[in-house]
Amino acid sequence: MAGKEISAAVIQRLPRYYRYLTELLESGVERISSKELSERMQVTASQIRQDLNNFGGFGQQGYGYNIEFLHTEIGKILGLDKEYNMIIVGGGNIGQALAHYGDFRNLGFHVRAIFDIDPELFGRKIGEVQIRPMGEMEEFVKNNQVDIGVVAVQKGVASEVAGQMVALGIKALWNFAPIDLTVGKDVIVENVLLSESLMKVSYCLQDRDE
Amino acid sequence: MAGKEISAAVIQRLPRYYRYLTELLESGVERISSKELSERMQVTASQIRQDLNNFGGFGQQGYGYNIEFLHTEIGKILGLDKEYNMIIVGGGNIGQALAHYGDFRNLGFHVRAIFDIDPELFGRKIGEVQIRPMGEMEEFVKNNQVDIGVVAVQKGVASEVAGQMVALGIKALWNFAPIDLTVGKDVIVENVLLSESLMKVSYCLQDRDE
DNA sequence: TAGATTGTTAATCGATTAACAATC
DNA sequence: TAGATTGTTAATCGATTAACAATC
Repeated sequence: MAGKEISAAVIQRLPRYYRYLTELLESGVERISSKELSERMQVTASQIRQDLNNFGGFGQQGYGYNIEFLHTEIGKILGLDKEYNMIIVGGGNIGQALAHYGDFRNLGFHVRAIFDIDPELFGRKIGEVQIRPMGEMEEFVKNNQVDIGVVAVQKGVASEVAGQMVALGIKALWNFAPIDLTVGKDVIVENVLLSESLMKVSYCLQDRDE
Repeated sequence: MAGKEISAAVIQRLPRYYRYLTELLESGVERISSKELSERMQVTASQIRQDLNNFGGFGQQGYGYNIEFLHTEIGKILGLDKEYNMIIVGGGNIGQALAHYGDFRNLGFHVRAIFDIDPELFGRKIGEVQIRPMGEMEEFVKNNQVDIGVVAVQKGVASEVAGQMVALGIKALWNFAPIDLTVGKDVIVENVLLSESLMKVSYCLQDRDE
């Protein structure tokens, strides 16, 4: 928050750069020019250079960008050099799927607990963690550093759950409920709106027919 | 595709309007002005009017917008007046979670089958549908109208699966693998990039500390 | 050095916001 | 009618692209 504000559009693109760089790194390529990367990613070379220069000069004239270095730097910018502890509220389909999902772990995001109100689910093990009674959340959050709270409950209780997590000091929410959570502006809310994503598909499908 | 192209930014916002209108409708409100809606949604009234007027004049001077009418019209624009059949490839965590998930059904999106290569999963019932052997996909798609193919397999096989679905004539893919699928430009690809969503959270979390 | 390619400034393009005449 | 609020045009703002001097 020191200098000029980075636009949301730029931040949105960073993970994609990171993904491409990870792939290039894995395939053993050493360097890449903005032009070549732009062709692979289907964006303009200008945009890549502009985006990167928001954070510093990572390239070298006449050479391009060192992939390993740039990968590391973008990782740092995204905060992927740190580890994050998450708790999930909601042990239903989505909560369980997220707890199982391995890709996050590799990026440093760890699910430490799942909470639910359904006694049927208590004790059930999802991946490495057990589903616990909702009543234990407070104690858990007080005893553990929790960075991200995942809202994986149904719409009707999402606000309440979000409020509880924020009250316990959790500073970021990853929300899967189709609702705009109202929280203090020091709390980060990232929404995953699956229905809205599908609606974009149906919108586009319709266009074809006309 | 008749007149001027509607920008992606506008389309992106339509589902959110639809969501707010659904809530207003459920709460029994009859009409709303762009000003009042703008306050609820935290956008400008100007933007709402501009967005809507891309598709026609749905309001009335001095009155505002009739909620039931506008809800229906935006629903039509989004193609929600139709029903869509989906198949899921990948009976793992995400595939199962999506098959269970009820919200899509209410919007007209129906999961008709799940395919996987793991014989352990064959026959397992997820919600209303069974997991079937991948080999049966071709026959299924030929015998049933399939509008949307869901890619819920791991990254390594996502391209192959997508290719198979496109080859069978499926015109829209809902992709959960962290990869940019390469398909003909008459095929719609909508990506749900969970890891990238999480990275935005970690980026923002970092900003706080500085 | 000569060629390549960055970092960065300037130009363009598009999207958002403001303003207001039209009109219910 | 008078007041309210749209639809729409014009002004502003920001993001993307182009261009090029700097420099490896």
